[in-house]
Amino acid sequence: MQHTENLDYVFAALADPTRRAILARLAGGEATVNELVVPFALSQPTISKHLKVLERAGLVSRGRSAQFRPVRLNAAPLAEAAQWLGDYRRFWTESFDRLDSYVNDLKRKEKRRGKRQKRR
Amino acid sequence: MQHTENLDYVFAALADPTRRAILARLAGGEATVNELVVPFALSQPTISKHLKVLERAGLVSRGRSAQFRPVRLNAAPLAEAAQWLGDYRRFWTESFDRLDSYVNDLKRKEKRRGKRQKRR
DNA sequence: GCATTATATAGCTATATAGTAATATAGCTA
DNA sequence: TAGCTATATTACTATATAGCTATATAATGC
Repeated sequence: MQHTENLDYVFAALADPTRRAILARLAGGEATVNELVVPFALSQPTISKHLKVLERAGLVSRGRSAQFRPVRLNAAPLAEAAQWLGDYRRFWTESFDRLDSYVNDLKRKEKRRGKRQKRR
Repeated sequence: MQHTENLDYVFAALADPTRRAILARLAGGEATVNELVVPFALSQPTISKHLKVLERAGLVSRGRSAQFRPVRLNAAPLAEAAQWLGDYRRFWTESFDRLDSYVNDLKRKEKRRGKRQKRR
C-alpha cells in the first residue's frame, strides 16, 4: 500500500481492550510499568509486551528515572487515525445511510436491466 | 471488558490495509465481491475472508441480487471508533508541534525501513 | 437437465499474537 | 560488596490471521 503503514500498527494496537485501558490510564498521567500491571490481573511480562506494541505504534514513549521506565501517552498517532476516520464522517448519519442504500438499490435494479456495465 | 467489545473487532478490521482499501472503495458505492477482487492481486477467497472480518465488525453488510452478494459500507461502527478517539482529542490539539516531530520521525523510520525490505 | 457465473467453504502453510514461568539486567541502598 | 526493586528478555504454549488452491453451493439462462 502507500505510506499509511503506521495506521496498521495504530489500529492493531487499539484492537486490544487491555491496551485501550492502558491508554485510558495514561490519559490521567504517566505511570510506571508496575503501576500499569496492578489493575489487570495479568503478569508483568504480559504488560511489558503490550507496552511494546503500543510503543511500536508510537502511542506511548518511555522515560528513564532510576530503575523506573515511566510510560507516557503520545496521542499523535491517534490524530492520524481520527483523520482517517474523518473521511467517513459523512456516512454516519442514519438519514444519509438510508438515502445511500436507496440510491444503491436503484443502481442495482438499473444494472440488472442494463446488463453488465462498469459502475460510475 | 464488556460493552466496548465491538471496538476490538472494528479496530482489528481497520488494522489491515487491504480492508481499509475495501472500505474506501465502498465509500464510492456498493460493489460485488468480484469487483472488489480486481484491484488487489489477491485471490477471491482471500477477499471473501476479508469481507467476513469486515462483516463481523459490522462495517459492511451484504445484499442479495441474483447470484451476486453486493457489499455495502456500514459506517456506524466507525462512528463508535471516532467517538473513542475523540476522548483523546485534547491530547493532540494541545501540542501540535509534537505531532509535527512525530511525523518527521515517521518519515525517518520509513526511509530506514525501505532499505531493509520487509515482511509478508 | 446442463453449463455458466458468483461466491463460499475446506484444508493447508506460514506467521503473528497473547499468555505463561523462569531468568537476566539495571539501578538503587545499606 | 550484597541484596532489593523495577523492568526486560527468553523460551515455551495455544490460538488467530493472511494467504493459497481446490472444491462446493447457489442462482441464472438455455
